[in-house]
Amino acid sequence: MQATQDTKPRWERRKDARPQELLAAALEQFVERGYAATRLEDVAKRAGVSKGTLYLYFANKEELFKAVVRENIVATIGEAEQDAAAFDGPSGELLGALLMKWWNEICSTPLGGIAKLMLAEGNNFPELAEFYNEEVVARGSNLFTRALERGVARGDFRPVDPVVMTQVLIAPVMMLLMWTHSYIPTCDMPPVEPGPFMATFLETTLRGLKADTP
Amino acid sequence: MQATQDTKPRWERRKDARPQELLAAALEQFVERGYAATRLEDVAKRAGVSKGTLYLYFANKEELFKAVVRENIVATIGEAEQDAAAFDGPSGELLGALLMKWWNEICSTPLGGIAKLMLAEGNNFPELAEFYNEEVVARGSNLFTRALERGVARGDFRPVDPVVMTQVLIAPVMMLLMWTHSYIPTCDMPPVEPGPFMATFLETTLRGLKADTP
Amino acid sequence: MQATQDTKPRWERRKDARPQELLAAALEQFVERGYAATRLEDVAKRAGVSKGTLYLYFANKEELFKAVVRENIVATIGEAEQDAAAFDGPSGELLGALLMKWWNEICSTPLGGIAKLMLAEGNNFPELAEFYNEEVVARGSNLFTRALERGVARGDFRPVDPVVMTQVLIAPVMMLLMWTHSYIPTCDMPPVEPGPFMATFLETTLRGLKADTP
Amino acid sequence: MQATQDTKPRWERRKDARPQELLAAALEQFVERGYAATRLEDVAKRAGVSKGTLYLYFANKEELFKAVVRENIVATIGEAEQDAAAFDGPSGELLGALLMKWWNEICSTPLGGIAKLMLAEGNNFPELAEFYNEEVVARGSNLFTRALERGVARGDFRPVDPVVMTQVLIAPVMMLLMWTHSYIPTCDMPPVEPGPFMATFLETTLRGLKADTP
DNA sequence: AATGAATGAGATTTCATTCAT
DNA sequence: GATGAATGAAATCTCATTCAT
Repeated sequence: MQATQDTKPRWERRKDARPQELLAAALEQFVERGYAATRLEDVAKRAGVSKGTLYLYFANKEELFKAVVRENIVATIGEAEQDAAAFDGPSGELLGALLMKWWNEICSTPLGGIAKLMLAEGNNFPELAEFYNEEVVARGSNLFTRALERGVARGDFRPVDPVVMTQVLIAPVMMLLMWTHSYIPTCDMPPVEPGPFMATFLETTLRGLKADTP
Repeated sequence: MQATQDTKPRWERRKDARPQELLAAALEQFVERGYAATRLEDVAKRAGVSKGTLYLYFANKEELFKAVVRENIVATIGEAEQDAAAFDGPSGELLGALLMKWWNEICSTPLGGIAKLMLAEGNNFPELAEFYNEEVVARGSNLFTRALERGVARGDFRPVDPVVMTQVLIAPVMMLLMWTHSYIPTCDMPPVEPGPFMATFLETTLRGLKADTP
Repeated sequence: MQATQDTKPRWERRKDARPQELLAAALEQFVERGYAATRLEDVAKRAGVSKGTLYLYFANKEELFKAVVRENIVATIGEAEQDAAAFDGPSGELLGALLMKWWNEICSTPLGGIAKLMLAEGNNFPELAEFYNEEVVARGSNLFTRALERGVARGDFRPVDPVVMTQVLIAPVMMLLMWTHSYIPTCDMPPVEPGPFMATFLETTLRGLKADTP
Repeated sequence: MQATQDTKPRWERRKDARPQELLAAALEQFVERGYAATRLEDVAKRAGVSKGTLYLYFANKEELFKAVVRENIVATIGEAEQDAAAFDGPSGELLGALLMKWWNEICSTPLGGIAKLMLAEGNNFPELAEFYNEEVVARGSNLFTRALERGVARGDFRPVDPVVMTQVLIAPVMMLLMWTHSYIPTCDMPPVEPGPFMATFLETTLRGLKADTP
C-alpha cells in the first residue's frame, strides 16, 4: 500500500503535480496581493518555476485565476448542497450549520481571500465578475434562501422575505471574511475574533428570526 | 479690494480654492476605480487641469488620497459624536438612529466607496491603512460601542460584549456598502436593495438585542 | 519674412514637429527591418526619444504604421489622379509617364519599402493588409486601368483586357521595387539597375501593346 | 532481412528517412507564415513529433530552412539546365517554355512561397540571403540569360542586353508569384489569375522582343 | 533516438513622476 | 502658478533553445 505502485519516472509524476503546485502558489499570491497587483512572476517564483512555465499550463492571468476558483471553491459548494438536502431537523439548526460550515471551510481559509478579492476588484474585471457570480455567488446564495423558505414554511421562523433575509444573513459572515483577510489584523484596532463574532451574530440573528410565540 | 477681510495671504486663499476641485475629482475617480487602478491623469482630466498641476498641491498619489479622506470623512464623524452625546431616549432608538445616519450620510454616498476601497486594497498600502484606521475606523467604532454600553447599563439590551456586538452591528452595513459599490448591481443576481435590507437587518437585530422579558 | 513670425516658444514648436520626426523614424525603421521585426524601442531611439514618447502620439504599433502610410503615400496618389485626368496626348506616353512617375516618386524612394513590406508581411497582419489595399492598392491600380481603357478606345493600343494588362504592367515595377529594397544589392549578383530596367521594360511593353498596323 | 543491399549503416538510413517528414512540414509552415513568424513548435506539431526532435536533425531554425531549400529547389534547377541545352528550335519557343516550366513547377507550387519569403525577409537574415543567392538565384538567372543570348545570336530577337532583359523577363513571373502567395487573394481586389496573366505577359513580351522586320 | 517540460531574454504597452517653458 | 511632453521602470506574454528522463 505504501510501497510505490507508481511506475512513472519521477519527472512525469512531477508533470502531473505541476498544475496543482502552480494553482496553490497562485491562490496564495492572489489572496495576499489581490488580482491586479499579483505579478505572474511572483506566482512563478513562489512555485519555484520560471515565468514561462506558468504559460505552459494556463493561457493567461485570467485563466489562471478561473482555474484557482474552479479548483478550490466550486467543488465545495456541491457538498453543501447535498448536506442541506439531507438535513432533517429544526430550521434554526440547519441555518446555523450552513453558516458555520461556510465560515469554517471557506471563509476562514485562504479561499476566503478569493471572495474578498472579487468584491474588491470585480468592478475592474467584469469578465471575472461574471464568471464568479455564475459559478459561486448564485449557487451559494441559493442554499440559504431555501433554508429560510423551509423555516418559514415549517413555522420555525417568523415570516420574512427569504431573498432579503439571505442577504442579511450572508452580510456579517462576508464582512467577517473581509476583515479577516484585510489589513485589520495588522492594525491597533481591537481585532475581530471569529469565534465570538460568529457566536454573537448567530445568537442574535436566530433569536431575531424566531417565530413570535403568542 | 486689496484690503483683506480675509486674514490669510492671497496665495493661500488661492491654494485653498483650487484643491477642492481636485479633491472632488479624486474622490470620484478613486471610488469608481479603486486606489491602485486610479490613474492620476484621469483625476486631472476630470478636474479640468493638467497632470502636473496635481503635483503642485499634493506630493504624490498617497498624499492626494489622504487629503480626500480628511476632507470628506473625518469631519462628518465629529457631528455624529455630538448627536449621540445629546440623545436621550431608549437605546434601541439611539442605535437605530446612529446606524441609519451612518448609512444615509456616508455609506450610501460616494464616501462609502472610500471605505470599500480601504477594505479591498488596504493590504497593499499599509501606510494608507494605518492612517485610515486611526482617523476613521477607531473613532467611528467607538460611537456604537458606547451606545451599546449605555443600552446594557440601562437595561434596554440583554448583556452582550459591547466590542464584539459593535462588530456584529457594523458588519451588515459595511457589507451593504460593499455590495452597493461593487459589481453586484451589474449582475443578474437579485440586487441588494438598501431600504429593505436595512429594515430587515434593524428589525431582526434589535429584536435579538432586546433584554429578555421575564 | 525670414525673421521669425513664429511666436511660439521653442518647446512648443518642438511639440508640433514631434509627430513628423517620429513618423520619419518609423518609416526608416519599418523599411529597414519590416513590420514585425521593427521594435518600437528602435524607432524611439532613432527619433531620439524614449519608448514611452511614441505612445503619446500613436496608440500602438499598428496605428503608427497606418500613420506612416497615410502621411507618406496616400497624399501622392491624389496628385497622380489629377495629372492623368489632365493629360492630352498619345496613350503610350500617358502610360509611360504614369509608370515613370510611380517609380520615381514612390517606388525608388523609401516609400517603396512600405509596399515591399506589405507584400511580404500582409499575410500575417490582415488588418494592415485590408487598410493598405483600400487606401493604396485599389486607388493606384485604377490609374493604370483607366489609361489602358483610354488607349484601347482611342486605337492607340491593340485590344487587351485592361484589368489583366494592368497587372502585367504593374508587376515589373513592383518587382524592381522588391529587388531595390531587398537583399539583392548586398549580394554578388549582377545588380538590377533601375534605369536600364525601366527603359528596357517600357520599350518592350509599349511595343508589345501597340495596335497592329495593317 | 538483416542483410543489407543498402550500403549505408543502419542508423544513417533512419536518419535519412525521418528528416523528409520534418522538411515537408517545415516547408508548409515557412510558406504559410514566413521565416521569422514560423514557430518551431508548429513545425513539430505538423510533423507529428516533439519540438526536441527537430533539434536532433537540424542544429537550429536556420539550418532547418537551408535544408528545406536544398531538398526542394536546388534539385529542380539541374533538370531545367539540361532541357535548355537540348532544345532545338526558335528562341521564342525556348524562352516561353522555360518561363512556363519555371512557373508551373516552382513558382505556382509551395516552393514559390520560399522565393517570396526570401525576397521579403532576406534583409533580416543575411546568411540565409547569401546562401539562397548562391544556390538558387544565380543558377536560375543564368538559364534565361543564355536563352536570350542564343536568340539574339540567331537573329530571333532584336538586340537587347541579355542580363537586363533577363531581369525584365523574370520580374513579372516573380511578381505573379508574390501575389499568388500574398494577401492579395483574400482581398476585394480583382484577383490576379495566373493563366491570363502569363498568357498576356508572354504574348506582349515575345512580340516586344521580336526582331524588327525590314 | 525521442520527448516535452522548463527556461529566460525580449517584445509591447502602461503610468507615476519630473521638469523645461 | 500652470502646463503637458517626456521619461523609464515594470507588467504581461512569446518562443528558440536546452536537457533530464
